Amino acid sequence: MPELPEVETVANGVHQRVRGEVIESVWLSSKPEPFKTNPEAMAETLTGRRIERVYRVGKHIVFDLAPRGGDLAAGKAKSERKVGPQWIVHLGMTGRLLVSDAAVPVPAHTHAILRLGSGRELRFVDARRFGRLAIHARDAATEQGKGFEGTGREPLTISSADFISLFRGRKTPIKAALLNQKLLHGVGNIYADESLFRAGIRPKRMAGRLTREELERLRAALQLVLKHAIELGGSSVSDYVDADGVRGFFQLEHRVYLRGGQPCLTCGTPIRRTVLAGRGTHYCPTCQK
DNA sequence: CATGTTTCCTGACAGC
DNA sequence: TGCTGTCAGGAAACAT
Repeated sequence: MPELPEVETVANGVHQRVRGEVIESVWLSSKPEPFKTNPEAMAETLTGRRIERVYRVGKHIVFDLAPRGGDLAAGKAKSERKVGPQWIVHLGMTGRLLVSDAAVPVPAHTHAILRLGSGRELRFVDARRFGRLAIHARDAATEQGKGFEGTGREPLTISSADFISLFRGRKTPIKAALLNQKLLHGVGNIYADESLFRAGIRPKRMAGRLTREELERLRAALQLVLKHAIELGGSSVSDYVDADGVRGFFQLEHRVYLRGGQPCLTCGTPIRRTVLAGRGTHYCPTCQK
Protein backbone atom coordinates (compact mmCIF):
# COMPACT_ATOMS: atom_id res chain seq x y z
CA MET A 1 0.00 0.00 0.00
CA PRO A 2 1.24 3.49 -0.69
CA GLU A 3 2.99 5.17 2.26
CA LEU A 4 5.52 8.01 2.29
CA PRO A 5 8.17 6.40 -0.01
CA GLU A 6 5.59 5.22 -2.55
CA VAL A 7 3.80 8.58 -2.55
CA GLU A 8 7.14 10.38 -2.90
CA THR A 9 8.06 8.16 -5.88
CA VAL A 10 4.73 8.75 -7.59
CA ALA A 11 4.77 12.50 -6.93
CA ASN A 12 8.32 12.86 -8.31
CA GLY A 13 7.50 10.76 -11.36
CA VAL A 14 4.32 12.67 -12.12
CA HIS A 15 6.14 15.98 -11.59
CA GLN A 16 8.77 15.03 -14.18
CA ARG A 17 6.10 14.10 -16.69
CA VAL A 18 3.43 16.78 -16.32
CA ARG A 19 5.05 19.94 -14.98
CA GLY A 20 4.04 22.88 -17.15
CA GLU A 21 1.23 20.98 -18.86
CA VAL A 22 -2.23 22.54 -19.22
CA ILE A 23 -5.30 20.52 -18.25
CA GLU A 24 -7.46 20.75 -21.36
CA SER A 25 -10.46 18.80 -20.13
CA VAL A 26 -11.51 16.58 -17.26
CA TRP A 27 -13.62 13.44 -16.87
CA LEU A 28 -14.69 12.22 -13.42
CA SER A 29 -16.52 9.01 -12.53
CA SER A 30 -19.99 8.94 -11.00
CA LYS A 31 -18.82 6.95 -7.95
CA PRO A 32 -19.12 9.28 -4.95
CA GLU A 33 -16.43 7.83 -2.66
CA PRO A 34 -13.29 9.33 -4.23
CA PHE A 35 -14.51 12.92 -4.10
CA LYS A 36 -14.04 15.11 -1.04
CA THR A 37 -14.73 18.10 -3.26
CA ASN A 38 -17.86 17.65 -5.34
CA PRO A 39 -17.01 16.46 -8.86
CA GLU A 40 -18.68 19.31 -10.74
CA ALA A 41 -16.74 21.93 -8.80
CA MET A 42 -13.53 19.90 -9.12
CA ALA A 43 -13.82 19.59 -12.90
CA GLU A 44 -14.59 23.29 -13.21
CA THR A 45 -11.62 24.22 -11.03
CA LEU A 46 -9.15 21.98 -12.89
CA THR A 47 -10.11 22.78 -16.46
CA GLY A 48 -7.77 25.20 -18.22
CA ARG A 49 -5.16 25.27 -15.44
CA ARG A 50 -1.44 24.86 -15.91
CA ILE A 51 0.32 22.45 -13.52
CA GLU A 52 3.12 24.36 -11.79
CA ARG A 53 4.55 21.66 -9.57
CA VAL A 54 3.76 18.21 -8.13
CA TYR A 55 5.08 17.11 -4.74
CA ARG A 56 4.33 15.11 -1.60
CA VAL A 57 2.92 16.25 1.74
CA GLY A 58 2.51 13.30 4.14
CA LYS A 59 0.69 10.66 2.08
CA HIS A 60 -0.88 13.32 -0.15
CA ILE A 61 0.17 14.18 -3.69
CA VAL A 62 -0.18 17.94 -4.17
CA PHE A 63 -0.60 19.63 -7.55
CA ASP A 64 0.05 23.38 -7.40
CA LEU A 65 -2.08 24.89 -10.15
CA ALA A 66 -1.55 28.25 -11.81
CA PRO A 67 -4.16 30.98 -11.69
CA ARG A 68 -6.24 30.99 -14.87
CA GLY A 69 -4.35 32.75 -17.59
CA GLY A 70 -1.20 32.09 -15.62
CA ASP A 71 0.00 35.70 -15.57
CA LEU A 72 0.39 38.38 -12.95
CA ALA A 73 -2.52 40.77 -12.91
CA ALA A 74 -1.44 43.98 -14.58
CA GLY A 75 -0.14 46.61 -12.20
CA LYS A 76 -0.44 44.49 -9.07
CA ALA A 77 2.32 44.40 -6.49
CA LYS A 78 4.12 41.14 -5.96
CA SER A 79 2.38 40.73 -2.59
CA GLU A 80 -0.95 40.71 -4.39
CA ARG A 81 0.08 38.06 -6.87
CA LYS A 82 -2.73 35.77 -7.85
CA VAL A 83 -2.36 32.18 -6.66
CA GLY A 84 -4.12 29.16 -8.11
CA PRO A 85 -5.64 26.31 -6.10
CA GLN A 86 -4.26 22.82 -5.42
CA TRP A 87 -5.48 19.43 -6.57
CA ILE A 88 -4.91 16.86 -3.81
CA VAL A 89 -4.65 13.12 -4.49
CA HIS A 90 -4.58 10.51 -1.72
CA LEU A 91 -3.94 6.98 -3.02
CA GLY A 92 -5.58 5.14 -0.10
CA MET A 93 -4.87 1.42 -0.33
CA THR A 94 -4.97 0.65 -4.02
CA GLY A 95 -4.91 4.02 -5.76
CA ARG A 96 -2.71 4.56 -8.82
CA LEU A 97 -1.85 7.81 -10.57
CA LEU A 98 -0.70 7.11 -14.11
CA VAL A 99 0.52 9.27 -16.98
CA SER A 100 -0.60 7.45 -20.11
CA ASP A 101 -0.81 8.01 -23.81
CA ALA A 102 -4.46 8.61 -24.72
CA ALA A 103 -4.34 5.52 -26.95
CA VAL A 104 -3.67 3.23 -23.98
CA PRO A 105 -6.96 1.57 -22.92
CA VAL A 106 -8.48 3.09 -19.78
CA PRO A 107 -8.19 0.57 -16.91
CA ALA A 108 -11.15 -0.62 -14.86
CA HIS A 109 -11.89 1.46 -11.74
CA THR A 110 -10.67 4.70 -13.31
CA HIS A 111 -12.19 7.64 -11.40
CA ALA A 112 -10.49 10.66 -12.95
CA ILE A 113 -8.95 11.49 -16.33
CA LEU A 114 -7.18 14.82 -16.86
CA ARG A 115 -6.52 15.33 -20.58
CA LEU A 116 -3.32 17.31 -21.03
CA GLY A 117 -2.17 19.69 -23.74
CA SER A 118 0.45 17.18 -24.94
CA GLY A 119 -2.31 14.65 -25.69
CA ARG A 120 -1.34 12.45 -22.77
CA GLU A 121 -3.69 11.74 -19.87
CA LEU A 122 -3.24 11.78 -16.13
CA ARG A 123 -5.42 8.97 -14.76
CA PHE A 124 -6.47 8.16 -11.21
CA VAL A 125 -7.35 4.46 -10.85
CA ASP A 126 -8.52 2.90 -7.58
CA ALA A 127 -10.25 -0.47 -7.29
CA ARG A 128 -11.01 -0.31 -3.58
CA ARG A 129 -12.01 3.35 -3.53
CA PHE A 130 -10.18 4.25 -0.33
CA GLY A 131 -8.34 6.96 -2.24
CA ARG A 132 -9.55 10.56 -2.17
CA LEU A 133 -9.45 13.57 -4.48
CA ALA A 134 -9.92 17.15 -3.31
CA ILE A 135 -9.36 20.80 -4.18
CA HIS A 136 -7.58 23.02 -1.65
CA ALA A 137 -7.36 26.81 -1.79
CA ARG A 138 -3.93 28.40 -1.41
CA ASP A 139 -3.14 31.36 0.80
CA ALA A 140 -2.35 34.29 -1.54
CA ALA A 141 0.43 35.68 0.66
CA THR A 142 2.29 32.48 1.62
CA GLU A 143 1.21 30.44 -1.45
CA GLN A 144 0.76 27.49 0.95
CA GLY A 145 -2.21 25.11 0.70
CA LYS A 146 -4.93 25.58 3.27
CA GLY A 147 -5.95 21.96 3.79
CA PHE A 148 -3.13 20.67 5.97
CA GLU A 149 -3.70 22.52 9.26
CA GLY A 150 -3.49 20.15 12.19
CA THR A 151 -1.73 17.41 10.24
CA GLY A 152 1.46 15.85 11.52
CA ARG A 153 5.14 16.57 11.13
CA GLU A 154 7.29 15.27 8.27
CA PRO A 155 9.23 12.22 9.50
CA LEU A 156 12.17 12.84 7.14
CA THR A 157 12.95 16.32 8.47
CA ILE A 158 11.74 16.38 12.09
CA SER A 159 14.44 17.17 14.67
CA SER A 160 15.42 14.78 17.42
CA ALA A 161 13.98 17.04 20.15
CA ASP A 162 10.67 17.49 18.34
CA PHE A 163 10.41 13.76 17.62
CA ILE A 164 10.91 12.91 21.29
CA SER A 165 8.37 15.48 22.43
CA LEU A 166 5.70 14.08 20.09
CA PHE A 167 5.33 10.97 22.24
CA ARG A 168 5.67 12.46 25.73
CA GLY A 169 2.84 11.33 27.99
CA ARG A 170 1.11 9.22 25.33
CA LYS A 171 -0.63 6.13 26.67
CA THR A 172 -1.05 4.53 23.27
CA PRO A 173 1.22 1.80 21.86
CA ILE A 174 4.19 3.25 19.97
CA LYS A 175 3.00 1.63 16.74
CA ALA A 176 -0.41 3.31 17.01
CA ALA A 177 1.37 6.63 17.64
CA LEU A 178 3.56 6.14 14.54
CA LEU A 179 0.43 5.52 12.47
CA ASN A 180 -1.34 8.61 13.86
CA GLN A 181 -1.20 11.12 11.00
CA LYS A 182 -1.77 14.02 13.41
CA LEU A 183 1.61 13.32 15.03
CA LEU A 184 3.74 12.25 12.07
CA HIS A 185 2.32 12.02 8.57
CA GLY A 186 3.36 9.55 5.92
CA VAL A 187 4.06 6.50 8.08
CA GLY A 188 1.81 3.49 7.43
CA ASN A 189 1.79 -0.15 8.43
CA ILE A 190 4.86 -1.33 6.52
CA TYR A 191 7.29 1.36 7.67
CA ALA A 192 5.95 1.35 11.25
CA ASP A 193 6.75 -2.38 11.57
CA GLU A 194 10.07 -2.14 9.71
CA SER A 195 11.36 0.86 11.69
CA LEU A 196 10.36 -0.65 15.05
CA PHE A 197 12.24 -3.83 14.15
CA ARG A 198 15.36 -1.91 13.18
CA ALA A 199 15.15 0.14 16.38
CA GLY A 200 14.69 -3.02 18.49
CA ILE A 201 11.41 -1.81 20.04
CA ARG A 202 8.24 -3.88 20.46
CA PRO A 203 5.19 -2.36 18.72
CA LYS A 204 2.97 -2.57 21.81
CA ARG A 205 5.31 -0.61 24.12
CA MET A 206 3.55 2.47 25.54
CA ALA A 207 4.81 5.50 23.59
CA GLY A 208 5.17 7.73 26.66
CA ARG A 209 7.33 5.14 28.43
CA LEU A 210 10.07 4.92 25.81
CA THR A 211 13.44 6.38 26.79
CA ARG A 212 15.07 9.23 24.93
CA GLU A 213 17.66 6.77 23.63
CA GLU A 214 14.97 4.45 22.31
CA LEU A 215 13.12 7.32 20.61
CA GLU A 216 16.35 8.57 19.05
CA ARG A 217 17.03 5.04 17.75
CA LEU A 218 13.48 4.95 16.38
CA ARG A 219 13.82 8.29 14.60
CA ALA A 220 17.12 7.20 13.04
CA ALA A 221 15.66 3.83 11.98
CA LEU A 222 12.52 5.42 10.55
CA GLN A 223 14.47 7.97 8.52
CA LEU A 224 16.91 5.33 7.26
CA VAL A 225 14.12 2.97 6.21
CA LEU A 226 12.12 5.73 4.49
CA LYS A 227 15.16 7.04 2.59
CA HIS A 228 16.25 3.57 1.53
CA ALA A 229 12.72 2.77 0.37
CA ILE A 230 12.56 6.00 -1.67
CA GLU A 231 15.86 5.01 -3.34
CA LEU A 232 14.36 1.65 -4.29
CA GLY A 233 11.14 3.14 -5.64
CA GLY A 234 8.96 2.05 -2.70
CA SER A 235 7.47 -1.30 -1.71
CA SER A 236 5.13 -3.14 -4.07
CA VAL A 237 3.10 -5.52 -1.94
CA SER A 238 -0.30 -5.29 -3.60
CA ASP A 239 -1.24 -2.79 -6.26
CA TYR A 240 1.46 -0.18 -5.91
CA VAL A 241 3.13 1.09 -9.09
CA ASP A 242 4.74 4.40 -9.98
CA ALA A 243 3.57 6.91 -12.58
CA ASP A 244 4.83 4.66 -15.41
CA GLY A 245 3.20 1.55 -13.95
CA VAL A 246 6.56 0.22 -12.68
CA ARG A 247 6.79 -1.67 -9.36
CA GLY A 248 9.19 -0.78 -6.53
CA PHE A 249 11.80 -3.00 -4.91
CA PHE A 250 11.79 -2.24 -1.19
CA GLN A 251 9.52 -5.23 -0.47
CA LEU A 252 12.70 -7.30 -0.96
CA GLU A 253 14.20 -5.47 2.05
CA HIS A 254 11.30 -6.15 4.44
CA ARG A 255 12.57 -7.91 7.57
CA VAL A 256 9.28 -8.42 9.44
CA TYR A 257 6.34 -7.09 7.42
CA LEU A 258 4.18 -10.05 6.21
CA ARG A 259 6.87 -12.48 7.47
CA GLY A 260 4.87 -13.98 10.35
CA GLY A 261 6.13 -17.50 11.20
CA GLN A 262 9.31 -17.11 9.14
CA PRO A 263 12.70 -16.94 10.87
CA CYS A 264 14.07 -13.57 11.95
CA LEU A 265 16.89 -12.60 9.57
CA THR A 266 18.99 -11.54 12.55
CA CYS A 267 18.46 -14.31 15.16
CA GLY A 268 16.31 -17.03 13.57
CA THR A 269 13.41 -16.74 16.02
CA PRO A 270 10.05 -17.05 14.21
CA ILE A 271 8.56 -13.63 13.50
CA ARG A 272 5.37 -13.13 15.49
CA ARG A 273 2.17 -11.75 14.00
CA THR A 274 -0.50 -10.05 16.11
CA VAL A 275 -3.18 -7.41 15.58
CA LEU A 276 -2.54 -3.95 17.01
CA ALA A 277 -4.45 -0.77 16.23
CA GLY A 278 -6.56 -2.95 13.91
CA ARG A 279 -3.55 -3.80 11.72
CA GLY A 280 -1.47 -6.84 11.10
CA THR A 281 1.64 -6.29 13.23
CA HIS A 282 4.92 -8.16 12.80
CA TYR A 283 7.91 -8.28 15.16
CA CYS A 284 10.75 -10.43 16.44
CA PRO A 285 10.17 -11.39 20.10
CA THR A 286 13.94 -11.77 20.62
CA CYS A 287 15.36 -8.71 18.84
CA GLN A 288 12.63 -6.28 19.94
CA LYS A 289 12.31 -5.38 23.63
C1' DC B 1 -9.38 15.60 24.50
C1' DA B 2 -7.53 10.82 24.10
C1' DT B 3 -8.08 6.42 22.80
C1' DG B 4 -10.50 2.32 20.94
C1' DT B 5 -13.77 0.28 17.50
C1' DT B 6 -16.38 0.08 13.28
C1' DT B 7 -17.06 1.05 8.57
C1' DC B 8 -16.17 1.63 3.84
C1' DC B 9 -14.56 -1.18 -0.72
C1' DT B 10 -12.95 -5.16 -4.02
C1' DG B 11 -9.45 -8.54 -5.39
C1' DA B 12 -7.02 -12.54 -4.01
C1' DC B 13 -7.17 -16.71 -2.10
C1' DA B 14 -8.54 -21.01 0.68
C1' DG B 15 -11.73 -24.50 1.21
C1' DC B 16 -15.45 -27.27 -0.26
C1' DT C 1 -16.15 -24.62 -11.91
C1' DG C 2 -18.29 -21.69 -8.86
C1' DC C 3 -19.72 -20.48 -4.59
C1' DT C 4 -18.84 -18.60 0.27
C1' DG C 5 -15.99 -16.70 3.80
C1' DT C 6 -11.88 -14.34 5.19
C1' DC C 7 -8.35 -11.03 4.87
C1' DA C 8 -5.83 -6.78 3.48
C1' DG C 9 -5.85 -1.45 5.69
C1' DG C 10 -6.06 4.58 5.69
C1' DA C 11 -8.76 7.46 7.74
C1' DA C 12 -13.31 9.20 8.88
C1' DA C 13 -17.11 8.45 11.90
C1' DC C 14 -18.67 6.94 15.97
C1' DA C 15 -18.35 5.17 20.88
C1' DT C 16 -16.35 5.14 25.33
